[in-house]
Amino acid sequence: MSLTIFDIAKEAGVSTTTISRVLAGSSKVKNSTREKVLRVIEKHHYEPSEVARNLTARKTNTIGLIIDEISNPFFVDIASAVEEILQTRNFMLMLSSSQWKEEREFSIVRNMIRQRVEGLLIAPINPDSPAVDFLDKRNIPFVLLNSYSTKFSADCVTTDNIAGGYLAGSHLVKQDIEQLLLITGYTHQSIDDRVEGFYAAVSEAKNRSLSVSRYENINTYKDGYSLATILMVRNSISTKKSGIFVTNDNVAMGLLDGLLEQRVQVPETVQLVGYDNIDFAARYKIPLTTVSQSRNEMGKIAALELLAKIENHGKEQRVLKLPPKLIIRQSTRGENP
Amino acid sequence: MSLTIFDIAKEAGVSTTTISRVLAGSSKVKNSTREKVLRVIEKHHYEPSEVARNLTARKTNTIGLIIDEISNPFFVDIASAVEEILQTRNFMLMLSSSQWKEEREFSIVRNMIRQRVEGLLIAPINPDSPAVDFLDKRNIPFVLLNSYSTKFSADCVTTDNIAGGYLAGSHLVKQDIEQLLLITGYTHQSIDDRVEGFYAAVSEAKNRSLSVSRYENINTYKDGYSLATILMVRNSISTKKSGIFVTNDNVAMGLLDGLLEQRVQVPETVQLVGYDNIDFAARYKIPLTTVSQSRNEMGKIAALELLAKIENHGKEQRVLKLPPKLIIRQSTRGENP
DNA sequence: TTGAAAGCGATACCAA
DNA sequence: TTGGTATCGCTTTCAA
Repeated sequence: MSLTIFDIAKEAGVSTTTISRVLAGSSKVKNSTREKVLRVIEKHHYEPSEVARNLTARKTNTIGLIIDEISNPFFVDIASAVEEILQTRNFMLMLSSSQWKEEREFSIVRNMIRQRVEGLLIAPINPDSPAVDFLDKRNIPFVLLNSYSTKFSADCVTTDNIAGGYLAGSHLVKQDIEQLLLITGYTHQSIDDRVEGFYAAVSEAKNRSLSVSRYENINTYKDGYSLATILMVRNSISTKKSGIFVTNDNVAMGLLDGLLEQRVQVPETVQLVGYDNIDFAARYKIPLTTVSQSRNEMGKIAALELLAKIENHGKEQRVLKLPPKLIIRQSTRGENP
Repeated sequence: MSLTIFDIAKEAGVSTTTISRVLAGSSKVKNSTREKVLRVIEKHHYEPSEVARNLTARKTNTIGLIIDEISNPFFVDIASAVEEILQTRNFMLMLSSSQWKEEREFSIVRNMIRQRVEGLLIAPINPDSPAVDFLDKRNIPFVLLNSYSTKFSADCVTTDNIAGGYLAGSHLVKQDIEQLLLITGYTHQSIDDRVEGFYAAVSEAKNRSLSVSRYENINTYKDGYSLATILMVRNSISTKKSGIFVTNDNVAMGLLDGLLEQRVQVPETVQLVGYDNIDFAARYKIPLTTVSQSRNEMGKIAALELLAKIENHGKEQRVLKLPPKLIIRQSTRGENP
């Protein structure tokens, strides 16, 4: 295996303490000694073991990031921002994905605790999942991403999804439409909040009474695509002016493609609002009106928050809900404010 | 801090050895003892330190993944596949990005070696970068992603980019065109290979002599977009039938949008081939003909390869260049074979 | 300016 | 079936 500090000490004819001092850049080493030691170190490309160091120091300079799936575009921006911050602070990043399975999420958390990560950034499947409960029980600093807990006093950084749903809803009710449709996917706190905000906007539009039909469990691009024909039959959307809120851009694009395929006029007959403002939303066939979250900022803030908690143990709880923004494009007819 | 095996031993009234045995699931522990120990462990939510374990075991069950940038879509599929494999083998993933800076890449490699990762998956900025040289000097198992070394005997998993460029080139020369354009971005081995393959296809088309104009350093969607007007002036692409190979889908989409903006007919006048087959290529305004790489498979194979090297030290070198595939869509006029 | 020895939190070997 | 002790590779006193 690789050399140890002991080997280097022997070859340099000094004690391990001296090697350690040189490694630490201590000034209390005679110059000639230091140079002799450095020569030996370089000769063998010796790199000290952080494993051993971590054991002595009782810290690892590592944090864990747990997300649902790596291919979730949401994750990419978060992770990117997080990693950028960590590099400036000399922290390492341990990454794992829960694949939407609570047992897996839980086991990852336990694993990371065993690895003695100094803190955890987690986008939980559910803010009351056993994993979060476990973290809460232990004294590990952690920050929730894209969720907030009503049960634990957990720090979190997320978007104000109620406000986001409200933005989508109030934009649509202002349009010239006869009915509203709400399309949702996987159950998740963030989605529930969007729905809540959406309904709040609808019920505030007192001047008119609009029906809302909801379709649940529409999760993928393909699901969205297939939904188009169903909506034509069940909601006559090819003739009845409709406003549709899809709680996820990817699905919204599927629905949009389905609608275009069926020659439904967008935005003349159907107006569509998505959620996320993913990269391609702006350049899609019909650019998509959507609600934008600043994911990069979320990642940055969460990472900084976590590092602050790690350093400064007594930090109070912070719940941060960043304001979303409505981006009006050609899939609806409103003007950008 | 958290409890140690010693604390548990004391409270359970046994030795640390016994705790260790219970932890390891050893059968050589009396049932009543085991239960007593487990009770104490659960009571305190004790989790053994992998840091200490790693020190004794001289292995960390961790591998490192180094990529250029996390927001590179290429990375997402790779990382996703890698992580999936690692979970089945109980390995942890340490992730870091080089941001296209060789010094940063080098320092990440050193850091990961200090962390004693058992192996490294690296998409090097350059296969002859100091980082790869360093890895080669040491006895760390590593696998190159999206690159291959001509200098070291390094394992690698990549696409056969020469073949990919050739596919694009030979598809274009078969079309009814009067000139060829080649658009490239950042310098990278994989790009050079695509260019080489492209030119090989052109020179093989002996029956006709087609000029090739090359534009370099076109890196982003925006660069591609702006290039459209330049090509109109310098290469009369609005009237002269042209075949364009862009070595990257994202840039190709920029160029496509620029062309459409200028009312250039695609594919009637200009035919466009991209590279990567990113998700949106199939659903773009004009679906993009492109060369597809199986990134998911690359990640899987590379991870398995690395794990094999870790376990079975004497493994011989393997250079794997996966075959790319031409996906013909509406941005060119050819038929799908 | 240097070194000896204890300790970090586990495991492994050898005895009992 | 259990426990004592050395050990992993480093840092940190404390003395010299």
